[in-house]
Amino acid sequence: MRISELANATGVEVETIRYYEKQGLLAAPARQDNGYRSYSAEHLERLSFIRHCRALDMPLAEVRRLVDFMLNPTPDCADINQLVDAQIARVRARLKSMRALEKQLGKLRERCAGHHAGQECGILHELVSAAHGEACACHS
Amino acid sequence: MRISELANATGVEVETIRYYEKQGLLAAPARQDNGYRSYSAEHLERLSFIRHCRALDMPLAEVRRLVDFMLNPTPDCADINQLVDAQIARVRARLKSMRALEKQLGKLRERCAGHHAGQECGILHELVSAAHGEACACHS
DNA sequence: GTAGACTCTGTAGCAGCTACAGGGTCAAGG
DNA sequence: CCTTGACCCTGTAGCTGCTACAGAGTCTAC
Repeated sequence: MRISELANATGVEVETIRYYEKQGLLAAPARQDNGYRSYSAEHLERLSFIRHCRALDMPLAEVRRLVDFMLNPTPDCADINQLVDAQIARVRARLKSMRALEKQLGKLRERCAGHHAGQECGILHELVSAAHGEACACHS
Repeated sequence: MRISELANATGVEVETIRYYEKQGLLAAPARQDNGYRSYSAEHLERLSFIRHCRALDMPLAEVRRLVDFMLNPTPDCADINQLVDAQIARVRARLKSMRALEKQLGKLRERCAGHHAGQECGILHELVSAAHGEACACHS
């Protein structure tokens, strides 16, 4: 299997595959006589695994830990749980701040719903007074 | 006002302030005889404004547009509205994918709630079978 | 024989900082 | 007067997770 075939099979770009190899996530494949990379079914599987983890927004460092664990499993998988828990915590924290953000932006947008009076733009005024630390639709 | 004073007043790191100057977001301040930057109240205001926009997760390029608009306002502020709307749309899209992510991770975590059986780790199994494209708690 | 599609390596770019290295400046204490 | 420590300067490299080249080689089809 050549790199473009692997790319097609997984939906991962060729450059990204080479990047994963360089980062030690995907084992370096055998080479053909001409130097082209030659991938096996195991590579396909590993790459799919990596992409699934990435779809869960795990950092590459954690994906690497999972891959290492798979290659060399310890009798206890508490680490894995911890890793997934940490990921959940990260996502929840981001979710929380994103929700607050959405609310703030909504309020900001209301400020300029009706009138478009140039220098009197409500949004800009809002941002400026927020910068002044005054009462602010965003932080109220 | 020296750079560290401005940093303290705004909660922005010294390096970040210099970075904003280099990026054309914050006007280059006057210099003292010794070459130290000397900031005015306007700089403080502008920096607070920038930080507020950043707290709303606007990209620096858009913050720059807002700053430019403030310095040189056109009679119409439709651009500002559009900019905020785009920001809202971005945040909503991210929110949506984050929510899906949280759900997926929650399901994944359930797989290894009870037993910690090393190679039998439910989470790892889940991720592997997901990689195989089999039925998967994440994608179901 | 040559055009076009593929492959290789290595490096630079993106955002938005952050962290140095290697220097200069200044105020207080001994 | 000297030193110590805190600050300041510039410039560059690093972080994440790719992406996009440049410049070269290779293979297949017409």
